[in-house]
Amino acid sequence: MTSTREKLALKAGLLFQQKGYHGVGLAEILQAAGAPKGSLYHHFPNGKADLALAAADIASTEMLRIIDSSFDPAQDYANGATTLCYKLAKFFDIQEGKIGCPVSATLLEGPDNATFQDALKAIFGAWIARIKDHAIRLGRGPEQAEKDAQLLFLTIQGGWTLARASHNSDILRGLPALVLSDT
Amino acid sequence: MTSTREKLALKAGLLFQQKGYHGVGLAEILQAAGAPKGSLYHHFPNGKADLALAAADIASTEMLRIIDSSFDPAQDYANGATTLCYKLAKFFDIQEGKIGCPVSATLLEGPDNATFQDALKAIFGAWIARIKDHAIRLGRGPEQAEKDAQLLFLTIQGGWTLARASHNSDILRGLPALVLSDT
Amino acid sequence: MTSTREKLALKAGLLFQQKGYHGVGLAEILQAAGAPKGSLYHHFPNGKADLALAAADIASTEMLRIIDSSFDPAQDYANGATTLCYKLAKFFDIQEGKIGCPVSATLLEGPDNATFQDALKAIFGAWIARIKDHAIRLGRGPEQAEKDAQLLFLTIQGGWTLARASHNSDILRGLPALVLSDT
Amino acid sequence: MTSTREKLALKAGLLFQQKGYHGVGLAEILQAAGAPKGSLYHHFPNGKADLALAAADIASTEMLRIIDSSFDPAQDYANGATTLCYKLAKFFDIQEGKIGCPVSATLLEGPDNATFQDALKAIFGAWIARIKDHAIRLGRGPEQAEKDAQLLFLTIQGGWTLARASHNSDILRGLPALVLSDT
DNA sequence: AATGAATGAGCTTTCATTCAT
DNA sequence: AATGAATGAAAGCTCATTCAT
Repeated sequence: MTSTREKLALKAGLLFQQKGYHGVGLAEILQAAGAPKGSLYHHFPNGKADLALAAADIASTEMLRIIDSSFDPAQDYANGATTLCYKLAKFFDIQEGKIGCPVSATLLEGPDNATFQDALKAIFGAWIARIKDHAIRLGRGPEQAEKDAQLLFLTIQGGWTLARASHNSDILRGLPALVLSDT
Repeated sequence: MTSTREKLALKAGLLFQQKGYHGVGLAEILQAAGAPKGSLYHHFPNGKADLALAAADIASTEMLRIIDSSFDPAQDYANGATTLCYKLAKFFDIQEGKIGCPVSATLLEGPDNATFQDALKAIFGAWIARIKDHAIRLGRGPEQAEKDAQLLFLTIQGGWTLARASHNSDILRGLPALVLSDT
Repeated sequence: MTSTREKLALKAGLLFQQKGYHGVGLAEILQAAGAPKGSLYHHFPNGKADLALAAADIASTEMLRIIDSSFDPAQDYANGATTLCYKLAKFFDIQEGKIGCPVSATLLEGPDNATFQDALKAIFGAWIARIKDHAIRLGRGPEQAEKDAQLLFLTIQGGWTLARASHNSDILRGLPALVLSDT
Repeated sequence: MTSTREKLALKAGLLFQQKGYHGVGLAEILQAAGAPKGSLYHHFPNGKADLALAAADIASTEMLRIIDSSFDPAQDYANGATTLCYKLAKFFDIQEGKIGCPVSATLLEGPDNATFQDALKAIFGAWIARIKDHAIRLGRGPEQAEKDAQLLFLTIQGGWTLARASHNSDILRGLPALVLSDT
């Protein structure tokens, strides 16, 4: 059972990811979620902004889950990073090449206010920290792990952009070869 | 002397870069350019879309110029890449941390049509090709140059995103250390 | 009590009848109905087109009512047709000679799409059928009734046009003499 | 050789006939005529209104020519009227059922000013007078000829409307049977 | 708790026209 | 005589939001 609230946040998240915060109207979200017109402000009193924050939160949690599920069974960092990139490529393909970073599209594209900025910074920080944790656990030194995590995050972000621009998920699958060439 | 047409495209480009295609209204662009309402569709018959394509074209040309001016005087690839990242960081600071990739914000955020997709793909391809050319000229082997160029492009794209999210241009300045650590 | 929706359709209908579909702006309709700008698309999701279809429907129903109220008390076909023409002439005078066929002005003048075409054909067919029914009831043979109805319809349509062009409602009052001269 | 002025009036006339005065923009006319943007106000100083009056004048002259060419070789009134209706039906088919009275669509649909009204009244009067002249020449008495002409005019007007509404030019071909049944 | 109605500011675009050359 | 540039008003429509129930 998914509540109306949850359904709204999920559909909104996907649409934001595809078209960016300003590229999606509430009417489209309501219709996609099959939710009645008046119900949005019941669940999200601050309207579109609340919806975006909720969607970004869900997307961030999901991303952390994907990171964990990629690195947890890995035997070394390279292996985990590769699995992660392949998983992201698969999601990309499922959405037919129309998606990029769910959080950038939702918060970075949104209105330029402190709430969004803070949430955005915190989420990206959490992703990098999580990757770093796994790197350390898998034997990388603390300094190297920090660099590993940053580099992987940056190339994934850039990879999402380039993959979308070229309609080609292999960009994402090629990231490990680019990043791990020397290890 | 800047013509009305050029002024419109320039101002539109900057605003798109800051707020994304759907985050900027034509009224805002017209006002910023000091142009009367009716003149837009004289110069850009297809309206906002034409304006975005023109703005992206200008931004792309400018980016190629920055790449050239960074690598032309460089003695090796690492030196050129570092100069490029520092230049981009400086532009970022001038715009008070509110800008990312001018082309992504304009075309990738825009309407999902073939014209935009094709222009986007071509522009990114040209940037990567230009970096690769410089890498080869500066002594990298063809294969290595291709990887160098892709990696630099991807990290710059990711760097723009993270720099904006964290309001910190040092992300961009730190890219060379991340990318060139092993060479 | 007239709802906002009904008021909008009624006022729109009158304005379309006077100026034609493309000759009337939504602002004018909204103002005439005393309705706020945003409410139109709540009641008529497809905007002006929906409004026109609703207005044409109302006008058609009203026309059928006028036909009935003209023929119901009539003792023969000629008498009913004469009453009908005089009633239409009276409406014409009330509107100061500025109106013609409410449905032609609304649907035939409107955008060239299938929905409008179908509605238009159906409405005109219903008018002719209704006149034919009365003709049969009043003793005309089936074939003659069909011709009677068609001829009356055609001359009323032409009469509206000529009456408007010459600012003279007597055109309409003269139709029976033209059509029934031989019977 | 057709001058730009003539080409403009002709194309404008056809477009008005199809979509009504307010349903056609100057840009569309200019494009259809292949005329440069600035040339319209050179040939028609009063703009769209001048263009409409010129187009209506041409259409009226053409209509008088069609009336003459239908009645001139006719042996009796019925024969001439039938030829006229068939000719109009043929024009209707050539334009794929998208046209009605060229003058109604241009002047009656246009702005509600005295110039248009006067021109409209004069043109329709001339058409009826011309039909009447032929009727007299072909042996109808003066009073009967007046009625004949009015009735034919009215049914043609109504016929144009119904033919357009039902996408069926046979409406026009059936007019003589309706009008001449008793003579 | 939940929702259809209502709202006015804003959107992109097209309009008929005027102007400078 | 002829025309591309320029113009502001108005077009139809969508927006995120508030309200009454």
